[in-house]
Amino acid sequence: MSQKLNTPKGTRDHLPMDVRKREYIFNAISKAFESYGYQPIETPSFELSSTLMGKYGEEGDRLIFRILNSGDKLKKADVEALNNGQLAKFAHSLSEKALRYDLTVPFARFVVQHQNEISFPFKRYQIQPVWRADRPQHGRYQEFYQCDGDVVGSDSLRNEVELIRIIQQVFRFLKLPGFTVKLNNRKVLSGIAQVCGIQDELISLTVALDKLDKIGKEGVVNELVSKGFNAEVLKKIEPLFELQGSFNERLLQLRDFLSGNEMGLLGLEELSFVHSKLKDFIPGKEVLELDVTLARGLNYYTGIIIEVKAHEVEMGSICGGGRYDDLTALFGLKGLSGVGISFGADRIYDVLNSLDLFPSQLSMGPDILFLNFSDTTADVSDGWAAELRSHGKTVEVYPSNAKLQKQMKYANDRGAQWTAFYGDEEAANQSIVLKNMTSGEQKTYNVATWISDWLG
RNA sequence: GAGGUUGUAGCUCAGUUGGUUAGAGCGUCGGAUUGUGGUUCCGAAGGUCGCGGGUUCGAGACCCGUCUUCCUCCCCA
Repeated sequence: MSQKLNTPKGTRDHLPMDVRKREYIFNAISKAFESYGYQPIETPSFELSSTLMGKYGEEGDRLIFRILNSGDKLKKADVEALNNGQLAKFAHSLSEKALRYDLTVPFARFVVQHQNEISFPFKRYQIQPVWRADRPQHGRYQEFYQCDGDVVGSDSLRNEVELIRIIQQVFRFLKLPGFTVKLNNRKVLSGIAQVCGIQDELISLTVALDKLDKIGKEGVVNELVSKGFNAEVLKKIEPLFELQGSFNERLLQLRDFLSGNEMGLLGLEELSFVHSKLKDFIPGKEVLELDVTLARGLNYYTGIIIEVKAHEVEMGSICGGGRYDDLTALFGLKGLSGVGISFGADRIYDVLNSLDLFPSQLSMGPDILFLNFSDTTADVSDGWAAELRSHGKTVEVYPSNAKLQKQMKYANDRGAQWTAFYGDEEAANQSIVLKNMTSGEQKTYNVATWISDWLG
């Protein structure tokens, strides 16, 4: 090796076992979506910059990977803007395309573009990688898979309920020891801001509140003070830190807090409805929690917002989503409400790995490996292999007449369940030897009947 | 975007205040064993010390830059 090799920052290779594990997760998610009638779609890895920019807030825009123009298009670079220090304008002139940052915005574009080819309410799911120019950290990558499901064209809260049931189904299937679905509502957050008379600082407030479980009440207060919130406002929001008890008890406390505020109370009604439809959560294991500090950064959410955390492991949220009323309006189609969730496959992978929840069968190699003793016997093995494959078995024939020791080691490393010995000796007396690689036991069969005997 | 941290064999890591030819374990390959793996024994191969520059008689070690790793912010899946 003449050079130190590495994948780019924040990306990873996936060995066969990793891919199997990830497929296991994808399968759980797509099965759940399919069972509720969601249909799969795909969109391109990259979009026009104009489609993505400005949809995720300033912070999000900064994290979008841009694709450099090539060839003659590069000549259109706005050097004047560069000289004037207008870096954003200069960057824009260099790049007309960008890697997708999530699957929701491209989906909104998709819906508007194909509105005459799909029928509403449209339910789709999509499993594809997304890219963010973020600094890598625990559970954060620059390339990762999102598994999204959205419903557009229906403002019924039954969609929210359905999506939470899908979350439940996925994590039950994956045998998570427990998870908490946190719910909040942007309308409630807006109501809180209105009650406090700080509508314009809504985002500062929610960003600070969002950190409550991390930096505590004191930390939040400090941050709010440094953001310029006065003592009167701080006093007003005080009760929000003290919310306690069950979902319904918290609802009651918030009703007090928001009394008289139409927007906020509507938000609470919505949360109450969703909660009332989800009665089969297993206590302690599957928790539905009302959390006013849940904000979620994406600023296109307008209604209920959802975030899921796994129990018994330190990891950021493994699924998130919410309702967005105007996303397609950004692309010229008004009056189409949508709601969606996004599973973070790579984080779920990390969770399952650290809790050792992947089924052991995933690591199994071929059911049977035919050892290779000569071209003529390998040809016969090929025939048997084809027959076994038609019975649904995974079969390999070792490609060359290597030393037996080497072939056995390969079988062992691959996790082969059985090895088959068919060489000149066996050919001479019309037999074949099957060896169980776990127990080490060997058994001799008659070539005429061995397949049905062994399958039997 | 801010601050810190890391990089030596395929992998995990030693490497003394700067001083000859950079080491170990695991893995790989070969042999003990010419038709039997996962245990054992013997042997071998494998390194531009992340990359570029600098200081020095001399740099894996010190300095600067850069890329990368992991972490704390910011933000998020």
